[in-house]
Amino acid sequence: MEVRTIDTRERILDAAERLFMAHGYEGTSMRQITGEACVNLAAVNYHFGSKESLMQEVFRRRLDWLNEERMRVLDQLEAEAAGQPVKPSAIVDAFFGTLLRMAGDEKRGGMTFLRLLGRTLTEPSEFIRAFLAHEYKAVMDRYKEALFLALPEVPKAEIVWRFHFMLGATSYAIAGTDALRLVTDWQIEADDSTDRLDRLVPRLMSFLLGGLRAPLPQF
Amino acid sequence: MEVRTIDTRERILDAAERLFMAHGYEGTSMRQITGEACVNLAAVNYHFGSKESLMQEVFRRRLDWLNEERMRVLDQLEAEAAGQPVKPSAIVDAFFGTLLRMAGDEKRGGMTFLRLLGRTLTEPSEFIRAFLAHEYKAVMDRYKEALFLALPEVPKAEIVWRFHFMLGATSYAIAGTDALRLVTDWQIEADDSTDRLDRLVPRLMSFLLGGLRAPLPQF
DNA sequence: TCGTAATTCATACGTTCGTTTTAATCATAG
DNA sequence: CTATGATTAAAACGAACGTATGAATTACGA
Repeated sequence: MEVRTIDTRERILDAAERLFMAHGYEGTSMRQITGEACVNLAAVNYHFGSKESLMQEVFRRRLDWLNEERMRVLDQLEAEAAGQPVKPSAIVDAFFGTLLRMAGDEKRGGMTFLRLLGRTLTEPSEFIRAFLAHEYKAVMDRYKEALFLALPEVPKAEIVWRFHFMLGATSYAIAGTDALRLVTDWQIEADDSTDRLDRLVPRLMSFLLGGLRAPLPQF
Repeated sequence: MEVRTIDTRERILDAAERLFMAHGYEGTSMRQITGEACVNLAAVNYHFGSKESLMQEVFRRRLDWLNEERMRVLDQLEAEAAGQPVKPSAIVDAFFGTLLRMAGDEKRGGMTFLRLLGRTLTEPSEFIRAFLAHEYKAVMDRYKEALFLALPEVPKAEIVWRFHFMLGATSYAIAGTDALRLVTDWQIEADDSTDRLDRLVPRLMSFLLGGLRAPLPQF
């Protein structure tokens, strides 16, 4: 007489991922999570130790793959370039394209995780920012270095800023169909999120590359 | 024997603004706010009615001016153009430049409010998003319309998306010196935030315009 | 100076939070 | 089947939350 088919741990992670995405870390209670996952309240602390550890596990489950994939793609690009600098557009696609295409992969978290990630980069909680910064550091350094080589005539500080701007644009793009309601009233496209995603990727890529290659500001 | 020099209401609003910026809405308690403001716990409910109303007042105090200023600048641009469409770069500067220059104006909230605003656009709390959407609607519609006229050859849906991307990039740019630590380790510039802001504005403007005018994606 | 309204104060209320505890139930190797 | 370790269950913990209350204090026009 058990409804449980998949593992308790996994059900908790799925529920937490969805709820953190919808209501934020502080806005989601353990009782909501365990309620949605149809597990006992104590199960979270049994399996993960604490709410903070649960949050970290929610991210690690997805970020491990993303980080490896980003490294792998950049490795391949640099191998193909054979000593030549990699094209900026290829680097941008390797970083942001890989992220966006993750949204189409349901078993890697799909849109839900992507929106959670987008939201979390501006999350107020200190421990979350610290955790993400640590989790991301190696990949960030690799991509920064690649962009420095790809754009030797652009000052490094400028590249870092523009990388930051690109992160912000991307974060917004994925974080919010809701946030988009600030800008528009009409339903932008079909409701099917896969279709929306297919058109978002080239749109965002055009924008990011336009920004990255914009004329340098004169101070 | 009173230390109080400025109004209680104002002190509460200042403390709330700073704390909401630093820890988010849900991460900030009434006791933190009244503690930092050196007022009694009950003062918030006496003067504002509730925590939600306080949050709204924190925003209204700043947004009223920002909205009017944005309208005023666009009015002036359109008057000067005398029937001709306004240049996209002028529209972008009127919208985002006005916002960024607000950060240099300490009596309008300065950097603190700007960072709060940047964070809040991705805030999970439903009532905050709803409130901001309502507060912003009229201005957003005006600027969207202006961009449609300024870029007649670009599909409207594309403009809306790019407006959204620009919002994201700007939000990040102002929300986080902290978030920037994801991208870089070195102190970017001088610590003086006014100086940092002076160089941020042209940098961000270049990026935004580069993105806005990027070649259209082909589907 | 007095009286009234506005404000500040200390305190407490009822909830909800994350976590802990102890017992019951399950799976499974010997 | 039984013993043992892993998991789930029900209940309660103390702490912190937003809010409400009623008395004390302040401000200030009459």
